[in-house]
Amino acid sequence: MLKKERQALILKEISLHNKVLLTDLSERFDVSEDTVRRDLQELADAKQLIKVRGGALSKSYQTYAFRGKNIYAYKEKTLIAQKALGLLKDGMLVLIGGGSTNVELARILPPELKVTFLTNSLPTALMLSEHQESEVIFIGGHLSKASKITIGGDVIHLLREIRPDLCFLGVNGIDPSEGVTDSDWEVVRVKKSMLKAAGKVILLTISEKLNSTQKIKICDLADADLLITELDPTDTRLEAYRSHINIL
Amino acid sequence: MLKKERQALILKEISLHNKVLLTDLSERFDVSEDTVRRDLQELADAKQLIKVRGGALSKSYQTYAFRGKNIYAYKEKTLIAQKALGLLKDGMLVLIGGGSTNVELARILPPELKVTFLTNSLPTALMLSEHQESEVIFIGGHLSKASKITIGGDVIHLLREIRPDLCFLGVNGIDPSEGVTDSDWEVVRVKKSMLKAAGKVILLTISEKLNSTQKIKICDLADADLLITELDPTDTRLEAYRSHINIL
DNA sequence: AAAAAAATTGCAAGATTTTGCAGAGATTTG
DNA sequence: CAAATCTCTGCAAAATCTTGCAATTTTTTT
Repeated sequence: MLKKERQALILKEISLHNKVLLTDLSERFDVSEDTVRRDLQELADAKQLIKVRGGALSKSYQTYAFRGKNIYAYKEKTLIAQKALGLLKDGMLVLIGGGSTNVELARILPPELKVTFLTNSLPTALMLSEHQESEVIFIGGHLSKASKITIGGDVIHLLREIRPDLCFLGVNGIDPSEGVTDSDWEVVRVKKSMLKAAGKVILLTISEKLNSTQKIKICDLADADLLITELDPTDTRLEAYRSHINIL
Repeated sequence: MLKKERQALILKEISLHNKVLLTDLSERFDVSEDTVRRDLQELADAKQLIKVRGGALSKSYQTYAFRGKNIYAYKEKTLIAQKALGLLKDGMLVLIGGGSTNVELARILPPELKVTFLTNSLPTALMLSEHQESEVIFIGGHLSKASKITIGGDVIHLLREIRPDLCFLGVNGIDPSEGVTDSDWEVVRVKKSMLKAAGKVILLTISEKLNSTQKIKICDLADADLLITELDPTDTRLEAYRSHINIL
């Protein structure tokens, strides 16, 4: 049995059952546990799974195991959310997407703010629902399990019929020349629709994601109106972006 | 069972119920209580939960402390969910509403089940999204902050256009003569529509809610097809219901 | 096609981690 | 305060990991 073949099967097994055991795999492939261990180590190095004692887990477990680190970036996200707050005025219709930064924004909303929010993200909606004064409308559709947002034709169709004042978009990849990018085709389609619908598009991202590129393009920087990071707008890391987009 | 896997599941459980018990976990994972204790200790050291005598609490527990009662009844709800599971078959279109019993049902779904779920409940949808094989469609609309479900014309309109095989409805008040009742006008409207849409309606409730009545009527017992509680179907407390509806 | 280089694999010895258990100690409950 | 429940500690067995190494296979170079 070839190494690549084994590793492909391991990934398949992981995607199916969310976990694999060293002993199982060793027996199944009829190789030593050391070999499997090395396979898992390689896949873990390639960020394809999480290696743990005795086997490996799907990356989907990371959500829970990784919480500690998320709390690390949490300060930055709060800062971003603080800046974004200033753009909100009573009576607005605001489109807000998924991602932890948007959830953070939803969390720190002033309680007396009277805004109508439109969202397709379950976590964002749940957080928004804590705010008495604001109205929340959820955009229904097919649920994407990884990102916890709705996607598909229904979402896009609805987005064609509204004209929100603002759109808060969390970004996954952003680069001065490549623009805003993401890795999932369906998610990109929805984000494009959100962009198109909104009067003003605000990109939210932590500096860690600057100069990173994903597989699929959403838009150029110039297609959005404002970029918010946790950095000071004059920070040198934002230099290359300044000519394409306003920065807060 | 892998250690990390256990710990991830513990965190998941905590995020859902805000609490875990040592004895429960020990039994569920089939490991000694000492092991679970050590797991909880580690997670507590990592600031991921709050260790207390006999178990652990969510870090956000303080804010939700008043929900203690709901959390308490969670064993009964698991039992109900177990019974409901038997009704699900591959390929079905299933309408599932909000409430902690439905969330519990979503949680214990067998991973290989291939069902298309329709829901208007954020917590239910979030839980369903953990299941690889099942498809989830969220019914968009106005978000009711108290119940975390969507309500209003859009929801009702969509419900008119579908014919699900089953509908799982959590109930708030149920009484042999008064039928099924609820306290919120908009929620009642949506539940009525769900009833009307579905081929077969299954009512889920813990026995605590038997013989209680809320302000607004949803339907008579005879309008639903099956009642599931945590009690044995022959229990005397269900006596008065037996002539109106099938009981599981 | 032969030689050299690189990658893969299994093995063994020793280190480390995990786990259940027993007994002593602490806390809660009625 | 006495019983019940939970916690803590140390310990030993089992499982898992690490490292170095040698045998084998595959790939590259000459």
